[in-house]
Parts: sequence; C-alpha cells; structure tokens
Amino acid sequence: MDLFDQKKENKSLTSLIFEKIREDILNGRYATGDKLVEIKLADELGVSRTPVREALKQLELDGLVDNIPNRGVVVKGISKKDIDDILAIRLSIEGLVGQWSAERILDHEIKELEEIYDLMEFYSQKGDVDKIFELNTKFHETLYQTTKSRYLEGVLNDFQLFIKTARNSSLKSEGRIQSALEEHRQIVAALKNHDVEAARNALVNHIANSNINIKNIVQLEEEKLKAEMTEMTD
Amino acid sequence: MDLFDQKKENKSLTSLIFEKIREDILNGRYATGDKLVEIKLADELGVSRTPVREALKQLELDGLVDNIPNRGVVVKGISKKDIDDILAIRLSIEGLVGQWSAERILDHEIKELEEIYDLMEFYSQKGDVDKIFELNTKFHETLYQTTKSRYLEGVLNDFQLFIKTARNSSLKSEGRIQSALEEHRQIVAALKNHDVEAARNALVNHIANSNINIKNIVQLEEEKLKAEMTEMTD
DNA sequence: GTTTACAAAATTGAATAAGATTTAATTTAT
DNA sequence: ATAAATTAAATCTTATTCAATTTTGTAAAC
Repeated sequence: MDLFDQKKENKSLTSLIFEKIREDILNGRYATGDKLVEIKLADELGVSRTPVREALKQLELDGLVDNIPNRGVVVKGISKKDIDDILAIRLSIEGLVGQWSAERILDHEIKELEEIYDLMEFYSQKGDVDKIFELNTKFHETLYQTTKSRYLEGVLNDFQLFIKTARNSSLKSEGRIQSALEEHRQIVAALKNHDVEAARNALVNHIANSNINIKNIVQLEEEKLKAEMTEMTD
Repeated sequence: MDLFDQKKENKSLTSLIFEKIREDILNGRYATGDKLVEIKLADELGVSRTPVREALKQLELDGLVDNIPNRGVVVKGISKKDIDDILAIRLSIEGLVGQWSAERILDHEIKELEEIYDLMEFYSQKGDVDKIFELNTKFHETLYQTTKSRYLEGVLNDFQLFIKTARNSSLKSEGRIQSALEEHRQIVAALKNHDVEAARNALVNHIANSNINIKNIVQLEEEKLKAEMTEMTD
C-alpha cells in the first residue's frame, strides 16, 4: 500500500497506522468481534509489525479494541448503547464548554468561528453535504479549543470522533442543517458578547437538539437494518 | 529491576511498564519537562526497548507525555490548572453518575458499596489513612462501574487517577474524612432507594465539597512551596 | 566574545530475526 | 467418544541492524 510511502506532516508511521485503523473501525470496515492480526495488517499496509503493534496498543487504550494477552486484539467498535451513553455525557459537559469558551475565547477565535459559520451557510445553499460535515466537525473542534482546557478538548474530540458516522447521517435529516445553522449562529453571538449564561444555554440547546436528531437517525437505521434482516429470511 | 521478574495477573510487560511510568509521573518522580529516554528506561527496568516504546506510545495517548518525532518523549504531568480543569469537568459529569447509578445499580453492587463504606468507617476510627485512601478510590471506582457506561467509567477513572495525589492529601485535612464519610453514606442510601434525584444531589454535593477541599489543599501546598523557594534565595 | 559550520555522538524510527510462551486445532490413544 | 498428546499459529519479548534525525562538541570565522 502506498498510503505510507511518503510520510506526512512529520508524523510517525505508528500514528498514521493508528488513525487509519481507527478510521476503519469507526466507518464500520471492521465489525465488532473482528480479529486484528498483526502480521496481516502489516502486510496489508506494507509495513513491519513494529508500528502496527504500537498502533494497536494505542487503540486498546482508546477503548476501540480489546487486547487479550497472547491471543491478540479484537474490535470493540461503537454500539447503539455506546452512542446513547456518549450523547448523554456530552450533553452534561457542553454547558461547561459554553461557560469556559465565553470566558476565555480570543478575538481571532471568534473570527475563526464566524468564518466557519459563513462557509457552512454558503455550502448549505449549494447543497454540498460533505463540506458541511467537515465544517460542522471543525466548528465544534474549534469551539473546544477556545475553552483552553486540554482535558475538555480531549474528551469531547474523542466523543465527537466516536459518533462521527451517526452525527453525519443525522445532519442529512430534513431541515436539520438549517436548524443547526441557526443554533450555531446563537452560539457565536453569545460567545462574541462573552455572555456566559447565553453561551451555556445556546450550547446545551444545540447539543440537546443534536442528540434528539441523532437518536432518531440511529433508531431509524436500526429498524431499517432489522427489516432487511427479516426480508432475507422470508 | 525485579519488578517484572514474574509477570502478574496475565498482564503484558507493556502494560506493567505503562502503569509504572504513569505512576512515576503522577507521583512526581518525573517532573514536567523531564526527558524520557527509551534505552535508559529499558535498562532501569531490566527489559528491552520494545515494550518501553509501546508503553510510551500509550502514555502519549493518555496525554501524560509529549512525543516529538525523532526527538523523544518529554513528561507533561499535571499542573495546578489541569487539576482545576479536571475538578470542574468531573463536577459537571457526576450528576449523571448519580442518575445512571440509581437507575442501574444491582443488588450485589449496593452490598459492595456498603461494605466499602463500613470498612472506611472502621479504618477511620483506627486512623489508618492509607487504607482510607485506598477505600475512597475503590468506592468511586465501584460507583462508576454501577453506571454500566464504559465511557463514563473510563473518563472518570482517568480523572481520578490524574488527581490522585491531590485527592489523597485533601483527605488529610481536618475533619474531611468525617464529612466525606457522611456524604458517602447519603450516596449509598439514595442508591439503595434507587432515588434518582437524591442520588444526583448526594453526588453533586459530595463532589462539590471534595473540590473545595482539594482546591484549598493545592493552594496551600503551592504557597508552602513558594515560601520554601524564597527561603532558599534569602 | 559570539556566531557559524561541520563532524561526531546519541537517539529515535523502523525492519527483521529468533526464541519463548500461550492458545487453538488436530491427531492419536484408550 | 472422550481424554491426552501433538502440532500449528499467533503473540510476546529480546536482540540486532540500518537509516534518519537531532544534539553536542569543536574549531574556524567574524
């Protein structure tokens, strides 16, 4: 595989492989229960076992795989229950994001959020969903940065990544992009005024709405999957 | 070093080394900015470079060290600001712990918490502070388990570990053990009744008090340190 | 005295080999 | 057919090697 021929951005092979496998798990290429064999992955990626092992050890810490000593690693992945859990935890933290961000955000960060907002508006008019996905993720990542808390940022970035697929499908549902845009607008406005309470409310409101939407989508997709399954056996 | 002569509990060398170095960082044996050289650590621990490398990669993901490609890893550690951050985040999540625990706790888990509580009471009468530290950590770990949420559990266990030192010193302050015991009692009582609101309140109250205490201790210790520093230069 | 240049040393990154250990699968013996 | 023994497969760990990169030490140049 030529993915790793020229190393990018001064990153180690290990971290590239880590991100690749993580992506493959979160995108569903590897399903829960799949066994990840070091030498297979190494051959597949065209590297030696060493960086693969290191990446797998990191994935273990990330909770995406189980590493049973002397037996190897199996994929854990993200279940529907996991998504529910993450959404609830996220909801109970995002108020703090609003508070800290309103207190600590810098002028250039406000500008950055405004730019992302404008771009989202632009691409929503063009109907470019992929760009919107990307910008939506970036909006929240940038927001997390403004809190100046590496722990808050770390936890929420992880969560965001874990539920990425569900989040993206949810944005496709009727009218969600428009409402999300309006919610983003309110968040930015509150932050611009450094209004702690307004920022808290705007963020909690946004995440609560997002959660409802994501849960609906996950539910729908599960039912669709079930219908397909019964169709198969009929 | 004979720490790793006979491997414990079916754990890999890598994870033992990971825990050892993490412990050394959190206990202050390695200070922020210290460089961790693979071969030195390997010699020190009497193992080869490979498991040390894997452990360091895990520590990087844990946020306790920075890994700069081709330059090595340096210790990040936990600053006073980090502790403040973690306390605030913890406070905003623990309500959820109360809720989920009250909804999902099993009978045998209630018994387990009661036993830990009884033991803490016993050792507090004996004045065995180390045992109390241990039991206090165990109480909260057990509590996190009862939520049946691997993410909530994971995040909070990490946080608890990161602020372990501060938490322990805080328990030493006058009367804190007694008040903490009373708060634990209220938590268990609420959980036993599966009373969601009461559990939320009891937990938020406990964590809020704990936070105040920890902040005071951290503040005091910092001032003491500063006083010593100026004493040196006088 | 400070800076610059360059070679040497040290460290990490990655690959590979090899033996030990553990687990899983297969065969053999009863 | 079950139990025991053997074989096979995969991981764990050590060890060695080479390349790439950074750091250090030294000397020349300003």
